[in-house]
Amino acid sequence: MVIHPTNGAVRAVPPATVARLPGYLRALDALAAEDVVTTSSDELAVRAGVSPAQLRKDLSFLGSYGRRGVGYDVAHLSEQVGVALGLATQRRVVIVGIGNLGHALANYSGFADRGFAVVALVDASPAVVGTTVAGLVVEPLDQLADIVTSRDVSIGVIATPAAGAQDVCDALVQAGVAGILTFAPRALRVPEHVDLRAVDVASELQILAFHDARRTATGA
Amino acid sequence: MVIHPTNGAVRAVPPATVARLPGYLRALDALAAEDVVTTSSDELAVRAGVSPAQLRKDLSFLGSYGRRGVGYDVAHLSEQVGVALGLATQRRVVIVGIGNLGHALANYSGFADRGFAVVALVDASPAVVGTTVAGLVVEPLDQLADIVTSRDVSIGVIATPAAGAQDVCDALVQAGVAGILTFAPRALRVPEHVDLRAVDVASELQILAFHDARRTATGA
DNA sequence: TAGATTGTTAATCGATTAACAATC
DNA sequence: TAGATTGTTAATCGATTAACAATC
Repeated sequence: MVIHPTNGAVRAVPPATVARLPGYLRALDALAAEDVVTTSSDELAVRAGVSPAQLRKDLSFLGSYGRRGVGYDVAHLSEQVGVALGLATQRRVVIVGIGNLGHALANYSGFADRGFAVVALVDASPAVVGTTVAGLVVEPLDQLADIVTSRDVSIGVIATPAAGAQDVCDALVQAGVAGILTFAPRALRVPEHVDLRAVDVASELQILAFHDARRTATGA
Repeated sequence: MVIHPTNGAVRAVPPATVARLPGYLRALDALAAEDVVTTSSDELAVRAGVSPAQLRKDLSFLGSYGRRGVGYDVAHLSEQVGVALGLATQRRVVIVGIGNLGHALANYSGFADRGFAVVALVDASPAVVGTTVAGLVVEPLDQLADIVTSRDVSIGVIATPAAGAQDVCDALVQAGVAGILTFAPRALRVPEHVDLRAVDVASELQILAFHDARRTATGA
């Protein structure tokens, strides 16, 4: 049996499992929106696009939230997955780089729905600073440290061109954010205590191209 | 020794390796831009943010493109990785859903630099159809099949809200694309012969939140 | 030759899958 | 009780790491 510390958290959830939890949460919320009260690992797995065995294994790292022979209570499981993901507390986010992508991110309504508040927009260009985007006034880059501290920002999003990304990253780390999500097409360096995730759209397309090349090469 | 089929391709490159190849290509291109002619697995690994052992192991799946005691020729290795990724042929891309994100993607210059041509923009809304974005006139959703066939589109990008995503996905599959990149926050279902990659920005933030929660819970 | 660095092997590690006992 | 479904165990599979022989 797994030992649960008194705060209800469970130790050592594998990274691969953590990466799938948001998908489970989405599927659970979709079920709740359809007024489904109880679900099974089979149903939920189909919705989330994984195997039932993997779903049960993943959930077992969080605790025992199902009932054998019955299934899972949608509302309860959703809450527990949310707790595991640390969504009980709303995280405050700063977006750095208000170009096309930064604009799109600032206007994305999906953040608020899923536990995040964009509390500041920052850009290096004087032409952009002072403009209003998604109800927020864009602030200059040299205010970044102040913003992070005074508004208790824990996550920074980098939507700058590749050239400035590492500097912005360093500034965010210096300012004390816990995690960084970057869209800049460049490998970034962070100290071990800061969590970094990188999304590179062109890289995603290149991975698709690899499989396309396989297909055409083999005549499939 | 690995057997190389006559077309120069190598069989069975592991998925985890494929996913890292674009990063290697980026790092190589950055070196080339700095007029570096020869590199080592140590240098390249640092640039790409992986270990030298992993880099060499990954490259070994593609073939033997280095020289022992010397290192790798930057231009040659870059070319070979590009070939492995199928970038010799330019892929044509259609973007479906021209909201904030679709707009940003349409205007992203990084695609052309990295082997992709956005040849069509499609949207379901009559208010958007007919407008010009990034030099392309937005076309109606019911033209999708025609567009894919007549313009030889092999990759579809879904930037619609979650609600319409599966229908768009089905239409893309029906039209015959080889790969799909989706930004919609919903699990999509594709047949086995179609390659699907999903980017969900809010999920990325939730994964960061998980680690942040660990940190604060343990008082780190 | 001596030094450097690759490509590959073997060992370790982590993730997935399948099967089933526990239990509702 | 009989049927259903979880939570867990054990087996399989794949990915990473470390070490080093090959070789430039």
